[in-house]
Amino acid sequence: MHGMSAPDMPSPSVRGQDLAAFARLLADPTRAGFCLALLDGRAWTASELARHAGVAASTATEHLNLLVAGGVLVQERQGRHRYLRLAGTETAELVESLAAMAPRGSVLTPVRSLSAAGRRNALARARTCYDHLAGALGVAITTTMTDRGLLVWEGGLALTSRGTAWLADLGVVVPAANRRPAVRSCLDWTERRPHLAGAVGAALCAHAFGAGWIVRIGSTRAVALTAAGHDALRAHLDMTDQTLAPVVR
Amino acid sequence: MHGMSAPDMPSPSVRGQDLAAFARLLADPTRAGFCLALLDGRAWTASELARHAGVAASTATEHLNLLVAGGVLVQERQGRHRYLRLAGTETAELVESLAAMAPRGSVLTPVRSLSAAGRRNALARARTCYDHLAGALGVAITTTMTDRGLLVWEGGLALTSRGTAWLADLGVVVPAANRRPAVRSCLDWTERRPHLAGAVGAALCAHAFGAGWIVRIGSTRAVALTAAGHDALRAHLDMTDQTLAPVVR
DNA sequence: AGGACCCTTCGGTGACGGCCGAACGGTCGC
DNA sequence: GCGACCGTTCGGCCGTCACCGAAGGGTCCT
Repeated sequence: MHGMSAPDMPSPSVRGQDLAAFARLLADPTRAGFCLALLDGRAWTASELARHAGVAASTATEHLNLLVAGGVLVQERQGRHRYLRLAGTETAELVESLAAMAPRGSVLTPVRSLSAAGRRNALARARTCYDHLAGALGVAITTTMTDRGLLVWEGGLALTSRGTAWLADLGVVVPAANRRPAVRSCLDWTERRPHLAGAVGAALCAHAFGAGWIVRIGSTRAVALTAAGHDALRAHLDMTDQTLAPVVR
Repeated sequence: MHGMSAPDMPSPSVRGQDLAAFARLLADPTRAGFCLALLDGRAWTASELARHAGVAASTATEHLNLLVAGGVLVQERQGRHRYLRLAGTETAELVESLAAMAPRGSVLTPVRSLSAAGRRNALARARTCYDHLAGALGVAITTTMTDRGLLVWEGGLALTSRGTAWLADLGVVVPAANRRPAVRSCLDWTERRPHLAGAVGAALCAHAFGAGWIVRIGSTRAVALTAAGHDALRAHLDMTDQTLAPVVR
């Protein structure tokens, strides 16, 4: 905002400046790439992020300083490493909804290598989205929960009393009473369909890890459904092999 | 992203580009100012927005073209006027949460004139926030509804059955069954406290206008509580003069 | 028809900011 | 302690983009 027309505006809301300053944090491809990578909910080192985005370490440092100063990321220094995480669930959800609203890269991201294709498929099948489950698995669980009457969508997503009982039966503890919505819908970028997020989505995901239903594939966001997980979903959600098909292959 | 390190990245997620491109739309003070102004949910003409932001008409045109092309705004041409609105409630909510997360303009916006001070007070007392009520009035109604057991916050905001009955009793019709959350919490920028948004918040606000409880002050986002509105709030919500105090003065 | 008004197009200007590489201070491991 | 490694600081480069004013097309009112 230079060029300067009026020497000093009466104050047509200094707020516009604030919003713009914050939005600018995500308005750079490199910084945006950092945030998207960090959507997996884990902490990355500065150099990991730099490599991921394809920029020099010095460039990454500058960007990370901005993001931390702006409150988008938080850092933790350990020895010679600088670990970075998204500042919190609110931030993660903001990045998610921003990404969901952004027009999809028209260019249908070309896949250049077999391993990249495999990685992509694994991500499409099942992955974590910050702290809950996404991908075909996340969508399948969500739709099945709806079919079983555990979730309702009319007039906003909500957990039914049967849903509450089902969670209790599983032994899933939902941290209650804070400001975070219990259930929230999160749009899946591969499936283009909503899946379960919010406190319940996070608790369910944590339970799935804890009970060995799913395991991480390497150090990516992708997860694999274990045999135990397969059985558990059939037992507790009465999921058919058919609904699970896109997930197991 | 120039400077070019690798000639052509394997594809470290072209997604970063998309997110950045979208975020850039809000990353300019002028464009951000436009969006904040449009948060009142009404359509503004291009020149109104230009004057509001203190830029030349030609500059405004450029910005508006970008925002429309990016899907943030929608336009409607009428004669020699170009009317602009936010594209939808999703967009409005995104702008809201982005603005809520942006660090407040450290500079405590200096108020230069008496009329500006009056305007500011009017806005702080009661205003529309896209399509629902904000300001002291919005917050007061929300807290009272909570006190009366119409709303609960535990494990995510929700309407109780008493709340549903209360709305029906008022004759408020909540458009159900679409993807929009029935109740949603929206952070107030003056009060720094949450108030009721979502489909119910919008319906309640519409009802308040329709029943003459509130009227717009001039052509701003500010609204005034009428005598009828005052009585209605006491009758239907059992609101005391005390809880209404910050609103009526 | 004429004039006022709303908006758009176009050229030109200047600042901001993202990028790199090289040099440097910490921290770890052998 | 000596190398390997992670991160930071500093200059310098250059593209992008927000801005304006002047000129021009449309639309409405009288």
